[in-house]
Amino acid sequence: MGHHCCSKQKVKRGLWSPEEDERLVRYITQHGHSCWSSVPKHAGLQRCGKSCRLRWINYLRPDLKRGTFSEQEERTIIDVHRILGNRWAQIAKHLPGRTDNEVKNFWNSCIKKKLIAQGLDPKTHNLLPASKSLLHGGGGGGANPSGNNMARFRPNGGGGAAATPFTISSPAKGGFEAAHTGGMPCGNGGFSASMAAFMDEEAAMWASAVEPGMGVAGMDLPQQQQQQQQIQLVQQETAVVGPRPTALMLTDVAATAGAMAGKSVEMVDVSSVVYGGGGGGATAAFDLDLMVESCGMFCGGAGNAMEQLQWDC
DNA sequence: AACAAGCTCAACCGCGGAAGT
DNA sequence: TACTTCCGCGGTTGAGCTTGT
Repeated sequence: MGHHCCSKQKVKRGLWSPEEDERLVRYITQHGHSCWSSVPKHAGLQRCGKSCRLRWINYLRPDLKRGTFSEQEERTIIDVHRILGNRWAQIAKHLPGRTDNEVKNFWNSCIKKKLIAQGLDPKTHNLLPASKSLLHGGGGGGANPSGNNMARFRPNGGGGAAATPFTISSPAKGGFEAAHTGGMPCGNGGFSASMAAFMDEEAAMWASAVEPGMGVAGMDLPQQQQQQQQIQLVQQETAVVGPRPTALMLTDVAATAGAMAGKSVEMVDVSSVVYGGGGGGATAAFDLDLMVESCGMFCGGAGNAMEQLQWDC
C-alpha cells in the first residue's frame, strides 16, 4: 500500500530505528523542514515526507514534554475539548510541549473512560441517557426539566422553577450537588451512594470550570488563575467578543453550534437553557468562528440567560 | 510460569484544504 | 477554472507492554 503521496517510492514503514531518528534530527536541525517531501531524500531516509513529519512532530521535536499528563493538563484538555470538540491540534496548542497525537491518545485511553464512568458522553459532555434516568429517577418536580446536564442555574439566577443552588459547571458535580440538596428527585435509590461518592471524588477536577467568583474547591488560587488563562485563551481563539462568558457558556454555545450543524452532538436542550430559559430576546454576544463554520449562521435565539450566565466580576 | 485480556502509544491511512501551475 | 502537489488533521490500527487469572 503506502501513502498515496509516496506510492511511487520504495519507502520503509513501521517503527523508526535510532539511526533513522538520528538522521532526521541531524538534517532538520541543520536545514529545517521547509519542504517535508524533500526531507527524506536529503536526509537519506527510506521514508516518505509524511512519515518524517509525523516522527519529528510527535517524537523528535526538542521542545516536547514527555511523561504523564498532570492534573492541570487533564483539566485543560477536558475544558478545551468541551468547547472545541475533537480538534486535537487546537487542544494541543493549549498544552505546551504536547502533541495532538499525545492529547488524542490520552483522551481515548484515559479521559474518555473517566467521563463514561461518570455517566457522561465524552463527545458532548452531556449525561448519557442511562445516567439521566439514574439522576432524575423518574421523580417529579423541581429538577432540571430538560434532563440535560448542561443546564445550569445560577444561585441568583433569575428565573424558572429552579431554585436549586446549581452553581456548578461540572455535570457530575451538578448531579452530585443536586442529589444532596434535594434539587433533584433522588427517589429511592435513584442516585446511588457509590455514585455520589465517586462524583465527590471527581468534583475537584470538574470544578475547573466553575465561575471564578465562586471559588473552586480543591484548586488553589494559582491553579484557578492558570485555569482561567486557559479559558481566556480559548475565548480568544474562538473570537469571543463582549462580556466575558463562562467557559460553560462557551461550551453550551459551541455545543449548540455543533448540534445545529448536525454533528451528532446531543445538545437538545442547551439552546433552551442558554437562549430560551425564560423567554426574552437577548442575542448572544458571541461571534464564534467555530459557530460560523459549523452552522453558517448563529441562531441568536432568545432569552436573557446569556447575561445571567456571564461572569460576576 | 503461562496465557489471556486490557491498555498505551507510535505510526499509518485517508481526507480536506491551501498553494502552485 | 481545472488540475496537481503538498501539508495538516482526525480517525484508526497494531505492536509491545502490563495486569489479572
